[in-house]
Amino acid sequence: MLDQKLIRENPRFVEENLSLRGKVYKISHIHELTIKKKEIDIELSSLLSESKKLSKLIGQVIGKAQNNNLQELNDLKKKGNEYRIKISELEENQRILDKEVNDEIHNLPNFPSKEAPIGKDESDNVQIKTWGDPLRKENIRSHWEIGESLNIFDSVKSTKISKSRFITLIGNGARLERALINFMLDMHTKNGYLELIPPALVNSESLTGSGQLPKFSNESFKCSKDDLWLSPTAEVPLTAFHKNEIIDTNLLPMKYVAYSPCFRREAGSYGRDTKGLIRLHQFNKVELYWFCEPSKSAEAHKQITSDAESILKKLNLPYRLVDICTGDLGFSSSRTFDLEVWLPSNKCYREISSCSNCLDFQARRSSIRTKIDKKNTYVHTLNGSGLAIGRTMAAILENGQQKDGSVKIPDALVPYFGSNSLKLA
RNA sequence: GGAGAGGUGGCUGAGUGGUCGAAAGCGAACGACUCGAAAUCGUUUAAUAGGAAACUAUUCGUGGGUUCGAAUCCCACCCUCUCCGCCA
Repeated sequence: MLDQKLIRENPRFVEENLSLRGKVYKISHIHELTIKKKEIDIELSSLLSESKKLSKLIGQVIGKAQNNNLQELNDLKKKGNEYRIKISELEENQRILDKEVNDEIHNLPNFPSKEAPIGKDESDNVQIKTWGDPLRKENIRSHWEIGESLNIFDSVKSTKISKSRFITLIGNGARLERALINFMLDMHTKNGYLELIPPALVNSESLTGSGQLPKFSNESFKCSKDDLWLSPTAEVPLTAFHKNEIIDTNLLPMKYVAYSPCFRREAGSYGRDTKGLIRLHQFNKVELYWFCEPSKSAEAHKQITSDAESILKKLNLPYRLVDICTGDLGFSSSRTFDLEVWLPSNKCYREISSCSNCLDFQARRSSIRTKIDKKNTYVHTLNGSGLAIGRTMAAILENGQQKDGSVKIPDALVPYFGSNSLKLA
């Protein structure tokens, strides 16, 4: 969420910054609303002040109560009643305005960072570096072909259980998934992250706090009888973990790593990545998350990205690092580095981690602050996948495929998986 | 799901319509005493928003309502605890 005061006092600055996203943003309406709101706030505050004084006076008059000055009392009460009517009218106005301002402000995305490459869409993203040698040769098999031949997952049976875009992991597939989760959690906790397993169901307030609501309600599954949604990413519960808190500055930065299942409706992606592990309604993810002081978030962003990267390196998976352009940035992010893993069957790099610096955008929505120079200041939040498990498995299957149909397990994973090779059981 | 009890400042806990942002205690800070410390004594000590400040408003789980006035009365909801039921 953007700063309401900034919108009120410097609307042009806000428009200019938002427009870096490659779209025109008109905020004149919300700008007017914030000004009206401020006026009402001031008027209401002074009215309340007067009416409070009057109430005290009435209390005093009653307290004396010697010679039944009923007339005086009635006059005072009448005056009080007038105040009450005026106040309740103003409060009603304030409520309506508040809601309007809130609705509009929650629909505005974050400002892109000045450092982010300017661009319109995906095609303008900038590759920063590549790591490892992408596997390119003939007769490459896709990970779903490998998976089916090794009988480690089954999507057809999963449609019986649920519908398309769900997967059931079987035998060594399930074991590999578990190995990956444990491996990643161990790596990150060794690096100073505190491990959390958060609830998978989150309420609307939490989704609003991290930016998924109100704008993207179509992208999450909702429980019809409760104000609860299946969390699309651990970023949601992690942000909400410190919702409405003022965090002791000495505790910053706070670094969390959370394993969680993630649920996404994938509305509008019909026909894309219909096979395999790339785009599922349910997938597992290990998520990294930082709360830090504002002055340190740029540095933290580099760190969280390199922490995610370290997993790819350990697994010896070729990848590249991409600087997301202003037009392709996520709603809450001001700057994002994507890590994309090489998928030989696609002959391209596919996103496996997205590391974002949201600055104070989520912190303001969720009211997460810290005291800096005795002033309450919104913290900065950063998130990054470290990594998406399903896509990691796909990358291991494809990059590790052998002529005999087996798959080589990366050395770092062998202690977790219990074997250096994945064969037909 | 049923029955009951409860939710008040950093913590414990009093407060059932008026000068209550809230007694008391603990804790914390500062001072006195002391070579120093403990003990003791004294003073101070809620937060948030707006404001340069003075100050103003808000906050006793949340949201409504009654009233000139609500921590206190009414309604709805949320949460916690105990017992029963159900359940991994």
